[in-house]
Amino acid sequence: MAGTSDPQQNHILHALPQPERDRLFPYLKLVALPLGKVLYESGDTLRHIYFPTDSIISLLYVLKDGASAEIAVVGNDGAIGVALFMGGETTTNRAIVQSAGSAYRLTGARLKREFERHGEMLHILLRYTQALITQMTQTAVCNRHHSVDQQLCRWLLLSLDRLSSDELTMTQELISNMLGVRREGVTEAAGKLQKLGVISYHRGRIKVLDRPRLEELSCECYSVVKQETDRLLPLRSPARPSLTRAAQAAHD
Amino acid sequence: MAGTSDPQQNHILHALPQPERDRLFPYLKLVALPLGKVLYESGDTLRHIYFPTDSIISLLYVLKDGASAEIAVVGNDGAIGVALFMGGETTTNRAIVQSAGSAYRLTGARLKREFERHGEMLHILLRYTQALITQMTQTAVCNRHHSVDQQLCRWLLLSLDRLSSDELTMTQELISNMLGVRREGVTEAAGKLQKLGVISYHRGRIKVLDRPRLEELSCECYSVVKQETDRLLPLRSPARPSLTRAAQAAHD
DNA sequence: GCCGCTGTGTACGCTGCAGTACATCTTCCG
DNA sequence: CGGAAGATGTACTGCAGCGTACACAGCGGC
Repeated sequence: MAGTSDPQQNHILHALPQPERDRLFPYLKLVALPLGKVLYESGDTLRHIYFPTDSIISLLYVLKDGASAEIAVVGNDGAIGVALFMGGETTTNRAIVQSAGSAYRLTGARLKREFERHGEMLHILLRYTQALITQMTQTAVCNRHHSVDQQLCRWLLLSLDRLSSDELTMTQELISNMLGVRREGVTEAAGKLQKLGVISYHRGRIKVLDRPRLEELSCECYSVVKQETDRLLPLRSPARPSLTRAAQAAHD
Repeated sequence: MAGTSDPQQNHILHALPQPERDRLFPYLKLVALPLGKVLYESGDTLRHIYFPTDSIISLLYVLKDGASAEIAVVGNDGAIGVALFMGGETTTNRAIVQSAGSAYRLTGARLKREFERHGEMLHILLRYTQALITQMTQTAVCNRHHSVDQQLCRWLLLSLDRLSSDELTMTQELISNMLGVRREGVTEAAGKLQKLGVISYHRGRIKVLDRPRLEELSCECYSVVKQETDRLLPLRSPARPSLTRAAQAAHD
């Protein structure tokens, strides 16, 4: 389940220049993240920053009465534990493994030491944090204005982008926790998608059959976040020399 | 309307140590912010960072169909334009003046120069950004799970905390834009509060009569954000030696 | 004093989702 | 092979909030 183990599968680690890599990579530790594992709880003092490779982590906010809502999804595009370098040490949310896999982690102390060098790591992490903020704000608006149907589509796309496969393992019960709706609501929404031939699922295995259609049925929130993330963190190597790259050059 | 003009009314500027103040204060420019002024639009390249003194700014997300929702409120406790130092230069939201007043501003270039010195300014702004993130995530959850009644209470408290008075100028129409609900919904919720004797209002002037009661009627979201903000950015000088001060001592 | 604008009150039907309660169907395990 | 646990389907009630429509009340201008 721990999958292959190249730190560079993670976009942030991948974007680091050589000196940073030489400094940091020896301290990276590969950890397996089983489904449902809680990386930290609301209020916990963070010990590590995690860089997922093939796992997906949900940032979940849990209210006092037990109701919950996902505020962001993080995969190999990002990092878990930004509060470490923001200076807060703790956050008000829970990080829980939504799709099993692995991640590289770094101790908080090591990260802060690197951060204080004010190298590329700092800039990349800050840009990533802005992308994360974008995702959070979009979630806020989406929660206010869009239907469960649309949100399910958005959620499936977010997960899909962070997996190499077109199939994900996730019960409707868990999805309902993420979206902060009833399980029955997810059943209905998923049933509609199944009828439309967009997805097929069976006892916790969801297969996406028609991704373009899924994007049509989703609210604008998905594409807004994706575009902004691509702008803030353009992939270096096998990437097309797109507009975002030109924009990046203009800034440096 | 521009009010008094001491940069230190703003908590972030106030928290700066002497060297930073000496460097930056000469470049601060006081600007008057009339009600409804848009500091920046979604996608605009940010030119300045604003430090409100007695004004209140809303970060508003506007969907393609015109629907909107507030994602954060900023007053003298914070700054507008964090994307400048996060590295993105633009954001996907709108900053609009919710309560007239004034703010000090700094050019983006000047801010970035200061930021690159890696002094106290960097750390304070990062901590503030985390507080902002907390507010945004709480908004996301609140939008999902709480009633308009509760949200109105939360919103009034957020505004109240950023004003010196117990009276605010704000039509129900505008409040409805912020909360992302119908104007009629606000009328009803406000009517209930009026009947309970918690507030009184008349044509855009809202006076809070019973603040403790307002806090009771609000959802937990208000106090969670307040506590976290106090933790991340404890006030230094004329503050009462409260719990937050003790918490500060524990961290330093 | 009349008019128009802005802000507020109220009412009515509709819809989406919460809450609740069961009824399958599959998989696992003894 | 039978039973329990887990996952999904369905059905019904109730309500919060939406969309819409309209009435009315303060307030300023001419």
